[in-house]
This record gives sequence, C-alpha cells and structure tokens, in this order.
Amino acid sequence: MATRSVSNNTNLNGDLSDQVDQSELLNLLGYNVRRAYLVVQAHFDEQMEKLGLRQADFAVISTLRHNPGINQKALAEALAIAPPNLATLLDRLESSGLLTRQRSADDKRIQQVSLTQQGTKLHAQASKAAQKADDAAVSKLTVEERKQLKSHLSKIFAD
Amino acid sequence: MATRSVSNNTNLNGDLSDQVDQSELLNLLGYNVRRAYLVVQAHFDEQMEKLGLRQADFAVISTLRHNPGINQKALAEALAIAPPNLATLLDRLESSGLLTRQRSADDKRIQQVSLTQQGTKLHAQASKAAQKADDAAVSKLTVEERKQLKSHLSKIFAD
DNA sequence: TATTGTTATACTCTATAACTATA
DNA sequence: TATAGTTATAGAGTATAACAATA
Repeated sequence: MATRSVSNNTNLNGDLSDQVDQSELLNLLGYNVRRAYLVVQAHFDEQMEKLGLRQADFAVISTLRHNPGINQKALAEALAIAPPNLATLLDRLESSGLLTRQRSADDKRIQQVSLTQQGTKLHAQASKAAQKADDAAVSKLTVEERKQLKSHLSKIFAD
Repeated sequence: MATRSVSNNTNLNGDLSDQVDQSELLNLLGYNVRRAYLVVQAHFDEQMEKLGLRQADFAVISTLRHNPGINQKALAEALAIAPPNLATLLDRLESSGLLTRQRSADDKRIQQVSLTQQGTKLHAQASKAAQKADDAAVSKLTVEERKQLKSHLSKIFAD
C-alpha cells in the first residue's frame, strides 16, 4: 500500500546520517519544505488510512462539505488537481457512496458535485483525523511558530 | 516530460477559485506545506531541467560534493531515498559520467560513491540554479521570514 | 468554435520482495 | 546469519492527447 512510516528510520550503529554534511541542501528552503512535507504526509496518511481515504480524497471531501454543488472545473482548480485525475477520483468516491454528481439543468456540460449523507458523516471523522495528524506533525512548534509557519507558507503559494 | 508550470493557472472568467471556501484546508498546516511544496517543486524543476537533472539527482550530487566516497547506505539514509531507488538513480548518473562507484577494499560489499570532474562541474552550475529557484519561490518573503520559515520547517523533520 | 468532463495512456516517484556477494 | 547493494516489479501520483456532449 505504500504507507510511509511516521517515525524516522531507526538508526543503529550510531546515526550515520549525523556524519553526512548536508549543509548545502539544508540551506535551501525548497529542501526544507520537501523534508517537512514528507513528515506531514506520513502523519496524514497514517490517519486517513483508517478511514480509507487518500490525501486528495480529503481535500475533495472537505471542499465539498463547504461548497456543496461545486462543479468539477472549480473543484479541480481550487485543489490544483488536473481534471482527468479529478474525474477518476470522483468516480471512486462516487462508487463508495460518498458523493453524487448531478448534471446542471442550466448547462448540461456541468457536473454539480455534493456529499451524500454518508460522505458528510465521513467528513466529520476525517476532519478530526486531519487535525490530529496536523498536531502530531507540528508538535515541536509553539502556537506562535505554527502561526508564522502558516503565514509564510501561504505567501509562497498565494496568487 | 510532466513539467509543472511555475505560474499558477491563468484564470479567465474572474478567478473562480476565490469563490471556493477552502478555509478548513487552509487551516491545516499540512495542506499549506503541500501547496507550498508544489510551488517550490515547479521552480526547482524549471531550473534543473536545463541541466538535465531531477530533484533527487541534485540532492545526491550536492551530498557527494560535500561527502566524497560516501557509501550508498549512508547516502540513502541521509536523503530519505529507498536503497533500490538510489541504486537505479546512481546507475543513470554513472552512465552520464557524473559519478563513479568503487568497491571498498576493506569491505567489498560497500560502494564508495564520488563525483567525477564532470559531476563536480555540473554541481557548481546546479548549485547556482538551485539557489535561483529557491529565491524565486520565496520572493514574497522577507529575509527574516525566510529564516523563520527554515527554522520552523527543520523542526518538523529533525530527528 | 469553445468549454466541461471523460477516457486512455504514459511517465515519474515510491515501495516491497527476492536475489547476489560479501561479511 | 546479517549487511550492502541490486533487480524486478507494483502501486500511486501526475501529466497530456483525443474524444463526446453541450454551449
């Protein structure tokens, strides 16, 4: 299933990695973002696996919860998912009974996507799980540091 | 080649994504890390593509530059790359003439990896390119904010 | 003609199992 | 028996082209 382990690799024989000079990489913000992302992913996957959800599934379900009836173009754009990949993801969640797609009466090209009752229920659980994963990943940061981190990161990807 | 575009999707018809409520996702640090990572990746790939390098290639070349003769186990561990994937990555860079592998005389199981002259030369260029990508990705942050960001991120993935 | 969504497909990244050669 | 590295392979993520239906 390709589940990443949350804990860092146990390291017998005296932590070799401490002896490796990674100063150039660690001076690059991009590399720090990547390594942090790996940790965040692992915590998130660990939580979502229990609910049978992948990362993108949660992003979709969360967005549907707060934007019922959103169309696929807007959904794909908001979440930075390519439309063909969103289509198959929605196929899967629809088959699982978590959401419905309904053609718009006004414009029959448009699919309006909404959570089912079951999807809404799962979202409530997933929402807690996501928060739990988040807390675990940033447990070493103070509340103030978490605020700063969020602010700085959002400036990187903001339009 | 699957090159991600640096610029966000141009958005005619009045930026639909602004109308999508993403508050739950954006409150999760993990999601902010992910979205920032996508931007960082795009800038990095854009730079490295010119040199024929992938992200992991640069991480390897940088580590070899500062740790000549490092063995594959230590390299894999330091960079969080699975050994089988490192093996094929090194095969490719070795075929390109960027590095050499030499069996240790002391322990013939161990491969000692080093950059060739060509690899060292490419590293010098790649190093500048990486810095350029980094600067572009965090251009909206002040020097102080960049420092904070790096510090906070490193706390997430530090052992 | 342009747009929404879909299908088919391909490439990259990541992970595991099974193997070799050495120790 | 254990370790370093390799091969083979499978799964997930991501990207593009080509298409159908609708506007």
